Amino acid sequence: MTRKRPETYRTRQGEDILDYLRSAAGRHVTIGGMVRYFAGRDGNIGQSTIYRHLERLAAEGTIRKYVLGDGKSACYQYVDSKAVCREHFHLICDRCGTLIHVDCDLLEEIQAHLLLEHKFRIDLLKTVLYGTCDACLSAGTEAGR
Amino acid sequence: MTRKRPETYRTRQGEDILDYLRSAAGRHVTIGGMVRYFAGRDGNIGQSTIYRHLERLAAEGTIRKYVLGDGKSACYQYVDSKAVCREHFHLICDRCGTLIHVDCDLLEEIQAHLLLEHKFRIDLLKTVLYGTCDACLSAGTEAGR
DNA sequence: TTGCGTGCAAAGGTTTTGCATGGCA
DNA sequence: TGCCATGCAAAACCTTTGCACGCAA
Repeated sequence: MTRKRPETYRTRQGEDILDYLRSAAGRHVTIGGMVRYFAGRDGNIGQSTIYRHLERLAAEGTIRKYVLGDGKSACYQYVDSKAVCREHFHLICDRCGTLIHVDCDLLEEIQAHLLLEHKFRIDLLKTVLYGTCDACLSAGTEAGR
Repeated sequence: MTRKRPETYRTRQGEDILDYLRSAAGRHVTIGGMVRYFAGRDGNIGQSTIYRHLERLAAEGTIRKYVLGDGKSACYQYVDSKAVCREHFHLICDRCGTLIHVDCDLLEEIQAHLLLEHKFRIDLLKTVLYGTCDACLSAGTEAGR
């Protein structure tokens, strides 16, 4: 009421991090990768700064946080069109880690079905389906571990 | 195939761990909780033993490992019927943590569809769908997100 | 007796936190 | 100038690993 107080400051580090995430849109990035990326270079960014930014951005919905099956590597991905990504499933190949967006009518059916028949409202932002992607299916026919 | 050589030994620790998991069936337990549970008491069990057992049991399919949304807590839950659990989806309510087994024809369709149309072979042992369960939906508010 | 299982502790890895300084508004 | 943001390092966690001894079969 008194005076406008900025809740967040715009900083070079924040911009750099967002730039990096945007440039990697479509791919997923790990926090460790970003720490390494920003470590040695000119505009060095400390890891705590990166952690703090990613946490904030994920909370805002600007980026999406994925936890891979093993629970070890948290991945983030820039979400350009939040609305769209709310409406489809995400697949992750547990061999190569590729993130696949699947937009498909059948999958919408699932949501409806789960809600109606099983009284469960699925959260597509959190849900990731694990399995093996096309490339890895062809490539590692016998590589199953 | 002679069944002479035992691949695993039956030990007190292994039994205790399995007992604990069975007694907690229906709820999810964290590995940290188990370490603490077995730490001080009589039949003390070292944490590496617990880790090793849970890893094995999860690989066998006797228990299921899943990671909650925040990616911090790996949870395990005893699974009674392995055969069945390979063939259906699992839902986890991100509010109360309840694990729900869903066996449904529509879901089989999905597997087939993903494989045929999207060339993705889903792994039902690893996949968990996140969302909100009936009870929490009724209980109600939109506290999530 | 054989060799897997166990326990302890150390090692590895990831994420969080404390605190003094830097920099945006 | 007021305060949030930053960086560094330490702390806090979580999980894995090495190794010698115990114990099931």
